[in-house]
Amino acid sequence: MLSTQPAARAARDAPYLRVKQFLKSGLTAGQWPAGALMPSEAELVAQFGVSRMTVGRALRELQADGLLQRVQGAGTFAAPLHRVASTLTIRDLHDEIEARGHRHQARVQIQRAEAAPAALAEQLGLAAGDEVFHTLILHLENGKPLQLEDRYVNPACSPTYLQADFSRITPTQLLFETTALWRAQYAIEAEPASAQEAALLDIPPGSACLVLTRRTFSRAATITLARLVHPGARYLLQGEFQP
Amino acid sequence: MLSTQPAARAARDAPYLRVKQFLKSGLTAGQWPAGALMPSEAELVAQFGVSRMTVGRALRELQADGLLQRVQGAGTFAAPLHRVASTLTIRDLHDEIEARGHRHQARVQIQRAEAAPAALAEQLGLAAGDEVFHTLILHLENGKPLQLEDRYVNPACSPTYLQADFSRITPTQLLFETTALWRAQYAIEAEPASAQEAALLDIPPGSACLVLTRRTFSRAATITLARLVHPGARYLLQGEFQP
DNA sequence: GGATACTACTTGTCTAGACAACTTGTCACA
DNA sequence: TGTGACAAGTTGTCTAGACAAGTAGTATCC
Repeated sequence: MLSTQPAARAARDAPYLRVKQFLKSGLTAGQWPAGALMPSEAELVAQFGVSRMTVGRALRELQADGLLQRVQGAGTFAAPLHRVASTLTIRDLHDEIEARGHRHQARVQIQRAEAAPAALAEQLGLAAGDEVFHTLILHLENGKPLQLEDRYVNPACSPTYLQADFSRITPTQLLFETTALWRAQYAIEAEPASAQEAALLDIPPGSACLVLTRRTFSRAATITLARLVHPGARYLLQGEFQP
Repeated sequence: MLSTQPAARAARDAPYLRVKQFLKSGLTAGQWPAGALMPSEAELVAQFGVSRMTVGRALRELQADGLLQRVQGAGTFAAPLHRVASTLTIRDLHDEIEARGHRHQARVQIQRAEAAPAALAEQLGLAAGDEVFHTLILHLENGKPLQLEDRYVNPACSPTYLQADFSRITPTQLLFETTALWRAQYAIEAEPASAQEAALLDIPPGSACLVLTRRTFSRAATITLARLVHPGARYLLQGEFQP
């Protein structure tokens, strides 16, 4: 119908972006409170003079972002906000330290195969007494202990794990590269430092530590079990959330 | 009653879902290692016998999920996996406790207006000595202290904050309902419990606590500043990540 | 050798129309 | 009063084709 002229236009953005922006700013401004009925696709088509596919894309993406809820046959609604969950990004420690422009060092304390006790074997999906790979690595930022990484790895998932030089590559990176896409579970808690942890991290025994426990799965098996202990006074998980 | 039989569903799924599933399972199986060139849209169109819009939607959604990287003019590539950041969901405490089927109680310790000291005033974007709203609320799960919520609120953003009954509604819920979409920053750390915190949470002074600090902004101003203290032994932030 | 033009291929986006599936309100009928 | 049929409106998805914009390799000219 109309020729899309490349001449100077107030909004040169793609039409679907303009629709998206219109809805987003209205939501931000409180024009549609949580649960309110949003304009229908047909109304937006008429208002913006674009096709339904274009409006649909804008709405679908806002739905994926958690800003809208859509019900077939009923309409599109402003999402109740607590549905927009805050998310915290957990990055690889090496990347994190480098990103701060600091020096990362890793001191390998343990790197060997062990016989798995019953509880550990069960978590890794092995039989008690089976061989597991165990590493205990102290990570330092500019010479100061920042994380104690206690990790058990399922040998079936990464047979060459013990041959790696963990002063040069982190186990996380190694496993990322040698294993396919996976699923992870993790938990964050505060715990007092044990005597061994305190000694390695150079903090008083019993002082508060931030402990991140992570279990990682491939499609079939548990790949690895990691316990990451950080001095509470030195470590901080931070994140930002923006709708 | 509609029949959603889980078996033999692939054939009936929407075409764009079948394309998506095909690519996703190939990535999971390691068929395309990180950085590998994926099939082009034209190849997928030929392979699945669908239109380019359909293939495009599948690819675009996988890109949004962080599984693919696309470069106009060059092609589609399998994303390096560490780009897929783990995310941790932080939910409203009340919802979390209810979801566990437990009883949530809130005991209001402080609920008043105060004159802001300089440091606090600066963080809230006020002048020193300006009035701020302050609440200190102890949250219990089945009668056990689970969280101590120390919160300062900018009166300009929620003038009626002090009139609320916080034994019935959490400040988070109230602010969600009365304020427009916002941005939040937060940090998680481990700290020893202060004497006051220990007394209220019924734990020994100095024991490890999980502390979540959250700052919330509207478009222009800082709305609220919250410090959430949890007994380390009783509280756990959990999450799951799946590509 | 080095710069330039061209070509083939790729992704990015849009249109106009179509049918399916679902929700909700209305109206007639028993 | 209750029930069922129906219609209008909504979202969910797809097609076939079109043009724009970017990348990369090749051929050509100086």
